[in-house]
Amino acid sequence: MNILDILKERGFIESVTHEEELRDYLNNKSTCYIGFDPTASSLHVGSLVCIMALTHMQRMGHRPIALVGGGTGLIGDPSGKTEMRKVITQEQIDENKKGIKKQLSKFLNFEDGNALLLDNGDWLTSLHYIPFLRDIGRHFSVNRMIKAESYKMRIESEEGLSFIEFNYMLLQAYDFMELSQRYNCMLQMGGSDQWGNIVAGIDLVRRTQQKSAFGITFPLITTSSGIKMGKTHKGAVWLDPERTSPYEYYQFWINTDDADVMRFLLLFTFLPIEEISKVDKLEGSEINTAKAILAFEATTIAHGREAALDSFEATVSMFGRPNISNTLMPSSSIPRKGELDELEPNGVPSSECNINLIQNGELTPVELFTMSGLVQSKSEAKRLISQGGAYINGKRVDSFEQKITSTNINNGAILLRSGKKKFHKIIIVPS
RNA sequence: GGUGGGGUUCCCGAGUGGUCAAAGGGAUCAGACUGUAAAUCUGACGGCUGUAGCCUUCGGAGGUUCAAAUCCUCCCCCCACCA
Repeated sequence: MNILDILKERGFIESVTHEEELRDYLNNKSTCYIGFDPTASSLHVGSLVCIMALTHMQRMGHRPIALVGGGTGLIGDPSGKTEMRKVITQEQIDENKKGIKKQLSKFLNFEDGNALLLDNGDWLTSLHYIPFLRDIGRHFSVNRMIKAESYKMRIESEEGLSFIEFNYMLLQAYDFMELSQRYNCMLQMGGSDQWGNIVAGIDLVRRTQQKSAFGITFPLITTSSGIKMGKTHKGAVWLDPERTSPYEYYQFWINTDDADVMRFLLLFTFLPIEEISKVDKLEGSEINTAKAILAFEATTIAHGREAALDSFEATVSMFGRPNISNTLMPSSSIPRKGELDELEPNGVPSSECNINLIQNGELTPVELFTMSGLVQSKSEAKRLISQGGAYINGKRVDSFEQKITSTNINNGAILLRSGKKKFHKIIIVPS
């Protein structure tokens, strides 16, 4: 089966250039690349479509290249953005590159050259201006560039477009040219905002080398409510377990809108399409079992099976066990009926508290909730309590005054809950 | 370089001397209804607190005034037009 069909069926494709030629190219073992911005030390769920696409490529025997933009990161891509990006330093980029490499290794196997991780800083930072203008710049028409959709927003905006950003397209096109020469990489993929940059690269490769190059763009994934994928109240959902714990990551997926479940299963798991299509038949609350599978699979892919099981157990202990039928997506290894009955809920967010504070009976619920980090300030804690959203061991807190005492300790811990779905365990430690 | 318009609480955006912790909307949080869903309705939404108050915030630094986001001076940044 051609990888192009797989990506199509799973909903990865927004648009493709030269489809028939590209299909031929992909009939043989081939090379493709996607660029990643080193603007943060971690990738987030917003980049997951790109990562999954590269992973699919590798699973089908192709060679994916993840290109970290160590050079272009110094410029900042204006495509589709309403504001100019803050300039970041070389040190920050180096730091961020490390984190990105680490995370991509979870998804791609970089051994034996089966996938490559490159940095365009290797060739961009040593470019010389005059030769670059003469050899590369000559191929670009400003008339055409200013009409590009990706620049449009900025050209029409009040802030405008700086010259440095206007150059971004040339640099990304140059990357493609370099990769086509060095690695015979003739396919660039990316988010739909990358269309302009990708097409520019294709043109440059064709002009300078008289070779065919191709492009694929992915749709911008939004939730049914129209929000860009991967954003929550707390900001981005990161792939770095230090920033977004596996439990939070699992929770993010389990909170998927009903309307998005099938689409996300196709995009963000490797479960077979035929199995996923059965989700359509689920009704009402049954769909929550599909969400559990989505969360379990996505967490396994990003953080490994151990972490996924921990998150599963923690979730079951807080929210109850989903009744997942054996026939629903049998390829998933999520624990089903009769499996994993003994729970060890290690994944619940927790912190420690010295027993002295409790025994002296000095802590109020307000202080306890503030300590836990469930609320940002004492005012917020009070607000939460007076609105009836604070719970200790499952019981609603209805007074500011009541002190926390050792009677509140259950199995060496106090379980706090804010609202319906945010839990935090305070583990009592001896002095 | 000149002229004009701007920089307001997470975001958009009103406010042009006291009634301003600052309209309205969005986002967010909580409650009700539910299925850890969506939609809807209700409430909250700078911080501290003895809940009577106190403190910090309207690009930055000074000043006028009993009183400033609002007036004055200088500075920084953005935009438009002109050169």
